[in-house]
Amino acid sequence: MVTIATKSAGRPRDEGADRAIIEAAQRQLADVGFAQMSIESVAAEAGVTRPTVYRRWKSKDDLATAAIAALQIPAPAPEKDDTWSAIESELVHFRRSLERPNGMSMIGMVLLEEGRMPELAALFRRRIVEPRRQRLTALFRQGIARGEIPEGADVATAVAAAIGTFYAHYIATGAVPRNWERKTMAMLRAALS
Amino acid sequence: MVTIATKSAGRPRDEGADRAIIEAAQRQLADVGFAQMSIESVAAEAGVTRPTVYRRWKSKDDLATAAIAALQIPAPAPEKDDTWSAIESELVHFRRSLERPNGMSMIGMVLLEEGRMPELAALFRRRIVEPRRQRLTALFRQGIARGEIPEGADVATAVAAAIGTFYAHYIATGAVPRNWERKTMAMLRAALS
DNA sequence: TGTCTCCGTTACGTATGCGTATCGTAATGT
DNA sequence: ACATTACGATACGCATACGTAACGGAGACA
Repeated sequence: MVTIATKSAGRPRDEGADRAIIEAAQRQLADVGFAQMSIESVAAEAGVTRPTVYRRWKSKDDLATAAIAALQIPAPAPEKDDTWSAIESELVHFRRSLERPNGMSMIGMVLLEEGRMPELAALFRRRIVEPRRQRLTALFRQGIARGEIPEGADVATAVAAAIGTFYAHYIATGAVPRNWERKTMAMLRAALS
Repeated sequence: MVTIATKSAGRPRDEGADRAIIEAAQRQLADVGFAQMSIESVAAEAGVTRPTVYRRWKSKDDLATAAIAALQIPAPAPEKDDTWSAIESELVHFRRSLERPNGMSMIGMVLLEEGRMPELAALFRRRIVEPRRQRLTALFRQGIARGEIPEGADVATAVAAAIGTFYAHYIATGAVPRNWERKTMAMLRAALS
């Protein structure tokens, strides 16, 4: 849904409301998922009434899609010289973004609602998951180019293992060990000797 | 919820209905999640009416809990002499159980509904996730005991990596590479040399 | 001032779903 | 046969939520 800024006369849209609504929708998607998210509660959380939401997005699906599309990739890891420490800081960043309350809920929502709203899942993957994968893949390749990682290394599997250990720990126990980054890094180094 | 079989007189419970209801509930939990699951649709799918469901379980929460509790761990991997091939067949089994339609949806449901129904998530972990982790952990330890894996190996991280690569691939792309087991095994062997 | 559009308030109609109740009928044990 | 219990069919009250409509007031521009 594209909100076209009509330059016609009349009272202008409250742009603060736009952001407030989107942010409330993002929170609720992560907290309770798409099914449990209600326009009413989103509007209330944004300090707005229901019709105001419908003036901007024409349905609940539309709002959810806009909320996912507006998800910001908060901060790409700053580049460092050492490939391995760059990978580690990427993992730290990954952990921070997922360890917030309900950080994993959004992923659960995507997995669950995938059958019902495939576009929503695809959008989430494109916006959130893929960029990180790309960054990690680039780092491993850089390591190969610099000779820090052997030539024939399986980069895709290494990337999957790097973030997969987090998923596995969380799914199994609901938490991730404090020294997760270190242990995962150690395993990767051993595998890519 | 424990359905105590009263031996009193009267028409006996249709035990086929019990199973049909539970199975329908399991399917719906995986298909659409707890929030979207309705007693009405479960009853319909089980060829039963709503009151019949409520005669057995006193609420929707109760039914969902029973459905999760009744999830069968289908077949533990048959023991083999070679530790590594035992691990591999465990991975194959893991893949098969999750690659069915909506196989990952149940995990999404748990992640999403964790905040709302912690007992349900805990039950799922205890019944489904933990047993596999235990089996894999035991296999790695067996490998250490037999000298096939070095003494100080980080078993917990290895287990997390073994199944974590599956999660990572699926979350990122909605699918898992055909040769996932081989590549993951190769990485594990390299890491635990 | 006039005209436009947004906003909040309130209300409406519709749909869905939970949990309960009633009633006639079917299936058991005594 | 009789009491007892489960079953299907149907309905009810209640709550939630979607999406729309009508109204008066507020903010902008000409």
